[in-house]
Amino acid sequence: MIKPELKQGVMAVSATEKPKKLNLKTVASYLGVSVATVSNAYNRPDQLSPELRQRILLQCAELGYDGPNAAARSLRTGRSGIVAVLLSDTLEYSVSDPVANQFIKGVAEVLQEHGMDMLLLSGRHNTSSSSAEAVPDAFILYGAPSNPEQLQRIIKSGKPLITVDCNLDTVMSVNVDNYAAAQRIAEHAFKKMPGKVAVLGLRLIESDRVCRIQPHELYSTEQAISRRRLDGYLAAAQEQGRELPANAVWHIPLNTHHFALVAAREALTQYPRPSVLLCMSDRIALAAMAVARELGINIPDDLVVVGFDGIEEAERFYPSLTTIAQHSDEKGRTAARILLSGDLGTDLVMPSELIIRQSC
DNA sequence: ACACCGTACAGTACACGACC
DNA sequence: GGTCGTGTACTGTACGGTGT
Repeated sequence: MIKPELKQGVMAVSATEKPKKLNLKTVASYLGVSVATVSNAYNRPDQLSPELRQRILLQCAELGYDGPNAAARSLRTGRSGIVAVLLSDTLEYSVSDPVANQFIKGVAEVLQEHGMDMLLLSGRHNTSSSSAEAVPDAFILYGAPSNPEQLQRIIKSGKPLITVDCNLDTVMSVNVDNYAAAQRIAEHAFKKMPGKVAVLGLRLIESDRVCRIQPHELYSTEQAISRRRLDGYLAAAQEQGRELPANAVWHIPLNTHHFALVAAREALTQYPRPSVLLCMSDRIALAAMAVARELGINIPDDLVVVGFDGIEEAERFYPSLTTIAQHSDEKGRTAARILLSGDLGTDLVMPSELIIRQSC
């Protein structure tokens, strides 16, 4: 048999004949064995003799064949080795958010241990369906679903799904107790400082601009984590006999420095000025402390500030931030482990920790 | 023009046959 | 009877052929 000329993964059998694409079938035909034998040589070495396997692998390498095609394999097996993290925000926002970042890192660690890959999907697409949804073997929904149709399609697909920082009736969730944690840090702040209270809240209402919430929006049955944090603040205020009216609660649409600055400037230029600032994220709290510095407000003598999340920057900032550490990386690891184990049972509440530093 | 059907695609999994 | 290797059903989608 005359060896065909090899050119970048194709076999040119003769000058006039169309080059054959290198795949399992053409390689098997060239080597004089069946497609199954070549497949077995790569994937099930116990199914053939070591001598034959070695010969096949050697000749495949000479031909420039790198082994079975991944797309075809996933077509046949119905598995891709990919877990998707479905983000409630845009990809750009999520990869720049330190909390989401920590969470993704935690998920990635576990997937790597299992030889799996991760796909980041944004729930902010308005497409009716996405081919990317068909690829993953399992899904982690991170945050409140922003595209209910997409979520329904995923649930309907029957693939394993777990939610984090979000509760759905029929899907297992991994959360921290946002209500208790918020109540605890608010109690701590109230004990440290008397006077007026303000809340810099995150995504409390459906609005894409910074604003204060209306009195009728103060109490809600909504299950979003920000609402539970607000409920925790309100419970602490009631317990400690502190006033927390709707006009002292700011809504910030996105957890960015820019939006937080706008809200913090509004809150800290009120008269009378608040002396307790409860922030629903560390990023918001850090922006608020920067505004306080601009305005010559001393922390913690004139104003106490608390955050939520426990990002690294909160520790490095001066004054360092009192916050709730919710260990997002561990949350990511836990969610990924549960998902891969297939043991999707009852909701899991993970511990959070009050970290007292200089700001309160 | 449209609907419908059959086949090819690439690889896996399993049942089964050949051979020592 | 055990080992080794083969034949074939199967997967979802695209595409070509056929019939209406």
